[in-house]
Amino acid sequence: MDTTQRTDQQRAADRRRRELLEAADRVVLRDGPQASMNAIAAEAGITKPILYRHFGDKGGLYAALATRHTDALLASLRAALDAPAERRERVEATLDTYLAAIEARPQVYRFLMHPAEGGQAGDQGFDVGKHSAPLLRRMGEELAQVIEERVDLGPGSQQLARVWGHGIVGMMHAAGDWWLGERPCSRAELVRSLADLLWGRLAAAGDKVGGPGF
Amino acid sequence: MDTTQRTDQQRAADRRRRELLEAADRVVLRDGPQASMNAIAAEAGITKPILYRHFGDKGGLYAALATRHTDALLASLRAALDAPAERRERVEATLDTYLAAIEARPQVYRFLMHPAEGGQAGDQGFDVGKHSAPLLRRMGEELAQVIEERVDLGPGSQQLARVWGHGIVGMMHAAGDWWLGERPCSRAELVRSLADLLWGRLAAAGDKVGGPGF
DNA sequence: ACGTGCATGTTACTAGCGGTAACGCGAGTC
DNA sequence: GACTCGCGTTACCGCTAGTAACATGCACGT
Repeated sequence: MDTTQRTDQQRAADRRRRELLEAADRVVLRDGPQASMNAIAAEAGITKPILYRHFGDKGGLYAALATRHTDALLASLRAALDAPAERRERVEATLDTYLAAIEARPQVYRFLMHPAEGGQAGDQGFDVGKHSAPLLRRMGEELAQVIEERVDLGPGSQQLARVWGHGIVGMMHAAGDWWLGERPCSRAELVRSLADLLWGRLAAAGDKVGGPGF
Repeated sequence: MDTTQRTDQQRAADRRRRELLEAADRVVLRDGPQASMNAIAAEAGITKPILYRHFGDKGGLYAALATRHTDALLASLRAALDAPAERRERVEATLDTYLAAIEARPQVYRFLMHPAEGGQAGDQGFDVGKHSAPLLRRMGEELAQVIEERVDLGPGSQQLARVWGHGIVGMMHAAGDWWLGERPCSRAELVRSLADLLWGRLAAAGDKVGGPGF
């Protein structure tokens, strides 16, 4: 077993892995995150143990699957965030990019946000805080980094940036989730409303007549 | 079967139902949301079919369980939201109430936010948008209502209030989730940072030297 | 006193899941 | 030819949600 052959084998394995991931992708897109390992194996034209040899367990497969989509989405978000424009324009572009992505492929979105379903074995450790979708955490951290790098927040800026990063991402996520379910307005309107919120319109607005105001 | 007896039976059934819910509560608090129906039945000192007679299926039991906690949390949030104080103080009080609740009982929190785990049968309908925790939706709607009632937002205020309601709740949720996992700062600091974000400090901050700024 | 409902409870089962052990098989190596 | 080794299979385990069928006790009408 010289080096070239080992490389060949590894390449073949990698290609196989990619094929399996694509098959899993199709099934997850069709059946949702509850897609069974049997179904995925059948779609790939093989049987379960092969999946387990490649990915360890269901979590491993789903993690590999999620990493793909997460990377792709994060890349486009970074692009929107780094575009040469004013701050507000960038915020709106980033919001719109995210919302367009979840609008275009809601099944992928649902999978990314709730990948940890099923699983009746183990999980007894059950650390609070680890259950949230990794995508949200990654987006929050990335946004925090961008804020910390570019916005002058004075002392304690790093911590503030992280709070804001996760907070803004959560705002975007929750509003997007709600919007996707009810479609109460156009995407552009949603983007504007959220940007207005971030721009302090809540603080600037006056009380309504008759009460002390929220 | 006259009316009084029917009432008696119903009362007995209701008491039983409450007992079962309390047993389920104990198990969920101990084992997390993956608690099996068998475990819950054992904790209640009975067997599975009784649970199914009372709650239909696992989702029914979990919904009943969630409604209890959700109602309790919503009540305290409403109290904070309706306190006689300035708007910013109220926002901070509400944020703090929520964060204190999830800090005090993280298991309950985790259950409320991710009640839809397990479950390998059915669920094929799989409507996007319904998967989010009902608690988040309810909080979003309630907050939207309060905003719409009390803040003067001009035309289109209803829609704007709903977007903001869900957005702010999502911000609070995501930041809280992250904070609970990493504990990077005190609760009071987190509350202040989030309130600052809502008060437009992002828009007001200047760019950092050397770049166009986020 | 005697059946008749009815609610409550049980045991025993199905179907499907994630995951694994044990084996078959073909290709390259000595 | 024997030997290893990676790919693939069948057949299984233990678990789950959910259900059918049977047993029991209590209040009723006659």
